[in-house]
Amino acid sequence: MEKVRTRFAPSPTGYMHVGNLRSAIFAYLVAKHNNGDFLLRIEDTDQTRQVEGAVDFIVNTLNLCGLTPDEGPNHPGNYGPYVQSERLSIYQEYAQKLIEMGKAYYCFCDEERLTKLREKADLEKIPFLYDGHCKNLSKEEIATRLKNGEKYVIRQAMPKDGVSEYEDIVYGKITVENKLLEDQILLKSDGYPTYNFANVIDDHLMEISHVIRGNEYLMATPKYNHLYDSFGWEKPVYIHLPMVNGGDGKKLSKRHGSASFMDLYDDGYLPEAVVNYLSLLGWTPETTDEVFTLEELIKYFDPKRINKSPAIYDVKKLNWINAHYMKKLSINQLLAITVPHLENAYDLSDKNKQWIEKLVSIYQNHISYGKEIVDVTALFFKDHISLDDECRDFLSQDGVNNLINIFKEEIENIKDWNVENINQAIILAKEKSGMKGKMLYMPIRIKVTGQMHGPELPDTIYLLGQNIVLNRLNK
RNA sequence: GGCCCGUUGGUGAAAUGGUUAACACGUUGCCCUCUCAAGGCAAUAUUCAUGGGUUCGAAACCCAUACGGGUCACCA
Repeated sequence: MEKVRTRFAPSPTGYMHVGNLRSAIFAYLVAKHNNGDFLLRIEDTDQTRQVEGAVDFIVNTLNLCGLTPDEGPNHPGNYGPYVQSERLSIYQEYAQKLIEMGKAYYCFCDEERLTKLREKADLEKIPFLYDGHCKNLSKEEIATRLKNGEKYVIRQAMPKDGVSEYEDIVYGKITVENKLLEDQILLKSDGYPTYNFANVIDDHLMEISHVIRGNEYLMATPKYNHLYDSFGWEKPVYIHLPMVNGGDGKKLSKRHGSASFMDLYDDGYLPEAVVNYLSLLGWTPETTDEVFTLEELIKYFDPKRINKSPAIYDVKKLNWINAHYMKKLSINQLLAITVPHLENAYDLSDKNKQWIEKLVSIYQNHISYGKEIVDVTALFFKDHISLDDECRDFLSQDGVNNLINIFKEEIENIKDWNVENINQAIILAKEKSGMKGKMLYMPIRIKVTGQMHGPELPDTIYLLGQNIVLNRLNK
């Protein structure tokens, strides 16, 4: 069997939507499951949409996710260049071959004529297809118009009768009537190829064996197959992926939560968790497990188990998986994804490393992504705490004032401020006040934190520091 | 509008003709616990968009209808 080679071929827009990332993941998984190669190819054939730094952005995202390409703009291989704008002469050469074979033709139709045709089709409520106006121009006419410097595009000569069929791994047999296939533009008037052309040329030249892409290409694929056939090339295996939608079944957008990988990353989501979650969008493993490392995904991934129906991007489930990964983090890893958010929100200049470590670690299983550390730790950084009615009611119970006074003394008496001594102070307060259980802890917790819930009380008190604790007990 | 694809619980989703329709998220309850989170346990679809048909038997096969999405660019 030939070597399996897949590719991720984004256009450099400077933005990586989770749906795009998912395509990259699936392409990577198919390659690696078969010990194959995964390549990155930049499809920058639209000159009007160039974005500065977009290639680095894509490369960074893939690297962060562990989806390092074997070949690509930053990973030279034997099939380069891997940026389409650097391959222009190749496309021109193959377009010429097509013309010689009668499988493509020059078209001089201008915008104006095309627009008119489109409007007419619109009025008649029939789908617009280019009418082949320039298909049968004589060699002489073409030569003179070319010599006159007229603008032209090159169109693919599509068969008009019969049907085209192909087999897709996830959607099965796809049949499209040939009369519905447009003589699509292969080479634009600016000399750049369209996606429709470059994609086929490159996939063949780069020996891509499996084409993995969104299902918006499902119906266009027969056109690409005709290109392969014209050249006598072997066609790749097609794996079209279901769309990724938001919870309302509509196209994914900002209002469905962070739909861009970098937004998630910036919020302190873990790339491996995101990859894990995205791998489950439209695919289910044979087992009932859902938590997988990249290595496990490589091992278990089977494109035959990809769904046809659209996948729904569900932030709740992402949060669950991310929280699951967060619990297993080492302290240093945890610091790495939380501290930047703390620094951003609070003044940490008077806190030492141990203090921050302790703070972050007691909240490790309270948060599902890094940025959540900010809200949850607010009580350590604000000067005033305000009590709600429930807290006030609790404090108004008999014996509470006595308990607080006793506890305050015990806190005052602590010489060496550590968790063990704080624990000891609580125990002494318990003995001296006669309060226990909830009536012991809760009044202290409320006085000190202003809340009826939170992590272990001694840890919390330790982190607040002796002065603040005494201050709050005095109020 | 033409063409293509889809439709299983609050959500994702398994099961590709044969006992009580997996599993997970969420939700609710219980346990643990000062509390919250985590963790453990339990509950949560007389039913697979609707209507016909095929079959001894259908969520699964066929046909129609409805709804949702995709596609019809010198964008990818």
